[in-house]
Amino acid sequence: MSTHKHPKPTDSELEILQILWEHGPSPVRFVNEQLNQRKEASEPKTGYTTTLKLMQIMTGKGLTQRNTESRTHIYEAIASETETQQHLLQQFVDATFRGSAMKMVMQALGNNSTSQEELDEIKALISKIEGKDEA
Amino acid sequence: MSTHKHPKPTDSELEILQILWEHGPSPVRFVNEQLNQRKEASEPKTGYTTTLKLMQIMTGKGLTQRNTESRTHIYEAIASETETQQHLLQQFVDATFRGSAMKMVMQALGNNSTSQEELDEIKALISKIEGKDEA
DNA sequence: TTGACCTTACGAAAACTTTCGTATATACTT
DNA sequence: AAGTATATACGAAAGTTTTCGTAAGGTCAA
Repeated sequence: MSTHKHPKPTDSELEILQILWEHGPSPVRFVNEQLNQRKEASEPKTGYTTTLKLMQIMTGKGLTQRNTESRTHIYEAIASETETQQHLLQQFVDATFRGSAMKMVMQALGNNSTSQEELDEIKALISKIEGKDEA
Repeated sequence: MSTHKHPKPTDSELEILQILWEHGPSPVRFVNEQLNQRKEASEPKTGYTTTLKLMQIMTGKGLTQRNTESRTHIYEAIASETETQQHLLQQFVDATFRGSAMKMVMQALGNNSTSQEELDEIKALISKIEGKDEA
């Protein structure tokens, strides 16, 4: 048993976490339905017990916790979405952009179509950051 | 043989690609040394044949190609670093930020300490993007 | 009560990734 | 020529993740 504070979720685990973050504490059945709903018609559906097993494993790892009072267990994510994003972002930047968050941001902005509203948002954020040091 | 245009590299494969991108076409021995060099003293070194095997697999997947003219094969990445980053970034944003590159950028900027120079760079890039539509 | 339908638990197969031992061959040195 | 060092190839063990079959039991309605 590892005492890692931030066990890195696998891809499948992350998919489940997304659903828990979006919909709040949920039973296995619901998560499984959501999971299959977002799949292409071509790809195979995930079996119910597969999802169940995964969520049990996640609870063992400390990624989720569950309320077992009623027969139908209710699962919820332990770490917040933002917290987890922060952590995964760090790892991703290290692995893919050799640690340069800037390079990543530049690529994200430069490449795809970012709307004017979004650019304004970023400008506002930058102003806020720049303002911090002053006064 | 799959005909995937963008086979997603595994974590280990990505480490090897980093080295190939940074140093250009290289033999296995060199890649293996670089790999071990960037490890903590505590973690175990990767054996030579392990790296060799990995690079052979990568060639099979279409991630690398090799020149076998001399006895010592020279490997190189097929996709460029930028191209691969673009692709992985897309997948990462989908998996971790539910597709919102904006949310990711905001977190990357808002959280860690971004220097004034970097902020200036971003501002310049935004201006450039905004300028595109105008006359 | 019986049967249909649901739940969790869990072992283990299947699939994928990483590691390494060993065979075989080529080159270099003395 | 013989011995040492280094190369590729490759099977298979070891490790991890994902999938599912099946067992065991609870709930509910007719």
